[in-house]
Amino acid sequence: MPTAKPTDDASIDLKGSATPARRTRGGPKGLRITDVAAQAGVSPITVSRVFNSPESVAPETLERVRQVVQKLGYVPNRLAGGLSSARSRLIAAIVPTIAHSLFSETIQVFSETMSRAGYEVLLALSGYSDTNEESLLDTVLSRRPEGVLLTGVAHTASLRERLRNVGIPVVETWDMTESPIDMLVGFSHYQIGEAVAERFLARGAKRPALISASDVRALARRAGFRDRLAKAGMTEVAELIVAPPSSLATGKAALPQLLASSPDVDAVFCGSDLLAIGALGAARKMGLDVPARLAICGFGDLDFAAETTPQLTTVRVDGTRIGVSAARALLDRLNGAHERAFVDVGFSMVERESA
Amino acid sequence: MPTAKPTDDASIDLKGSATPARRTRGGPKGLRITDVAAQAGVSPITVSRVFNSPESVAPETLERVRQVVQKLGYVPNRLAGGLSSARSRLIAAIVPTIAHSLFSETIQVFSETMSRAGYEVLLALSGYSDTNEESLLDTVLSRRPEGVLLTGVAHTASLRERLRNVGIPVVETWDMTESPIDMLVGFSHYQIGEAVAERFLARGAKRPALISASDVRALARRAGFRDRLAKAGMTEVAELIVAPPSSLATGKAALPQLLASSPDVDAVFCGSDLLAIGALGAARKMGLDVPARLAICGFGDLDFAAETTPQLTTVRVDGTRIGVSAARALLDRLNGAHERAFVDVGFSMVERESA
DNA sequence: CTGAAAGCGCTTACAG
DNA sequence: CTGAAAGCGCTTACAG
Repeated sequence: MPTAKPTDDASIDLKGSATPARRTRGGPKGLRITDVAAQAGVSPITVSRVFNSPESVAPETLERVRQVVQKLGYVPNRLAGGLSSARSRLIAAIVPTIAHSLFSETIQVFSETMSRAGYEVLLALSGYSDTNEESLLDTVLSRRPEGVLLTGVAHTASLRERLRNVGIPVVETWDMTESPIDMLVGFSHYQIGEAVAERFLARGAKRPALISASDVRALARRAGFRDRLAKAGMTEVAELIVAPPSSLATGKAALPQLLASSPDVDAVFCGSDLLAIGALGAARKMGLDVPARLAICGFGDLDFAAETTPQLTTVRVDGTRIGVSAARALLDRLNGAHERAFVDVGFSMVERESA
Repeated sequence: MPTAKPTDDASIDLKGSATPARRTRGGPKGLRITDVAAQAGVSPITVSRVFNSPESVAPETLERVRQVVQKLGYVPNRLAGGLSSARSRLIAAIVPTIAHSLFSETIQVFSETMSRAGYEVLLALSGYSDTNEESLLDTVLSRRPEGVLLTGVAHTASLRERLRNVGIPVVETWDMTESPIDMLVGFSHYQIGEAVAERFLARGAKRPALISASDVRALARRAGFRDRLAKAGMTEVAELIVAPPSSLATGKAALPQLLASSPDVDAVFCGSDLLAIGALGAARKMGLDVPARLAICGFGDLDFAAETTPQLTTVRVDGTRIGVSAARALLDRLNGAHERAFVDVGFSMVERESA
């Protein structure tokens, strides 16, 4: 609980501001470009140029203005700059969650890349609901971002249309579709489901099953998984669908439940590595040999999994590459390119068991 | 690699904008508050009130304006609103990294809490360098955030001073100090180091050692660890300092190296769970019984660790609580409270071995 | 290489 | 409950 702490509350603010603040509202807060201009003996326009196109300013002027900026500690107001120039230098990233998630890698490198290019990232967490995403969009658009990163390709028609009308570059990520809103950097969850089913079949699994979260992308993996199994004549696939976000505990609870109703299951595709690790823990407790008696496949290839749970098979996707490619795609367009990136980063199966 | 994709590039933008756009620059982009006002037959001020103080607008007027807003798809421009009101509704969060990191939890809940209160989070990733953090501050302050979340308490004097002068609430997190810039929600890394040392001593360790990243907070844990051991007469503590961010691979490589020069080490305090898990993997390969022959203690209590590596001891810190408390502290102040939160969320040792 | 004027799209007091 | 006027702090063409 917060504890009161006595400290002086005075905040000095415009040491050096010669011109008296004569605004009707707000206190004497912050330096303005005119303060710098006055001190440096130039016009505000020149100060603006020092920040936005230094190459167009005479070296001595540049130096002099910079000195003043430094001395005064002036930081330009980008709310004003953005309004005036119609360039916010802001990129919005809408992601379900960054906690315990592969998305955090994507956002990390996306943000790094963007910031190197002079943009900042407004982070918007949508959770796993569509409606939430759409109301978030308003909030986000109110900042007039110059580009938007979206997670997934399942968006309401209205969101898609509005985003198109705004006319800024958009990248959808972490999924695949033939008709993206604008650009896309992702991979096919359906194909992953198929690949896992195939692997299970190749191992001779007789009763493959599924434990999955109910989010759109997990359900796409499920569809691929089931369709591929159906092709092999397995139309009845035991499954347990859990609410996102998936966790260790969920996986741990799910496996016994699944096996209770379908005792002969010999391979389980888990919607995420966390679910898979949870399931593995449960399997151990039940004395089931993994993968001999029960094969378990995860999704995500969390980096610790290789070290700690070599019994698991998993699907690796490159969240880092998605972040970098998405950033590049956006930046290219912001720099005037006309191509629309459409990138399938693919995936790979990671099998560590020597069994 | 991006692939060109043909799509029509036309972006319709102001369906419904009756007034002709007569600005000197920029295209006919976006709806303005005046467009809504005109359609609704009210003044722009009233439209503004519909968004910012709906309770002060007559119910019928409110309804009518909202209809128009809905119909036109109007989204207020917060760059303009922020400039005019001097309220950006933006909170900056400066964090070293969100990938593979406990900070991602903190940011997740921080962002959720803030957004529920009507604020958005500008994410700034500083990496692990001080200079970087200071130049980031300029970038961040240029957006005129109403509050700032900082990671750690080790900031340059100039950053501290500037932040104080800005006069907005600041929370430092994930560390402890007697003299925060403003508010603080964290815990003592030094105390954690002491606690781990104590645990090792209680277990009868004769040769405790350390594998740690070289970031400030890890070094504080190291100091506590060494000081406590020194009190027990152990002044020579084998250690290996690695560059952040720490990873599994680093831990895996570090342990053999440490043992090569100090073969009789029987307990290792690793700077993070990832390092610890890496070290555990190496120990297994070397045929060392953990924890009987070699105790390993991590830091962070990554949620999967309990399941996958019960041999490890670790220190649990509550990143979620930090995020929530930091958000509350900021919000309280933004709502006019005068107290400055000073919260020690503490930590706990998690020992799973039954040995 | 530098500047005066106008404007970006809102909101703030102040009236009524 | 509603509005006319002024201003927030920048940048954009346009000149020179």
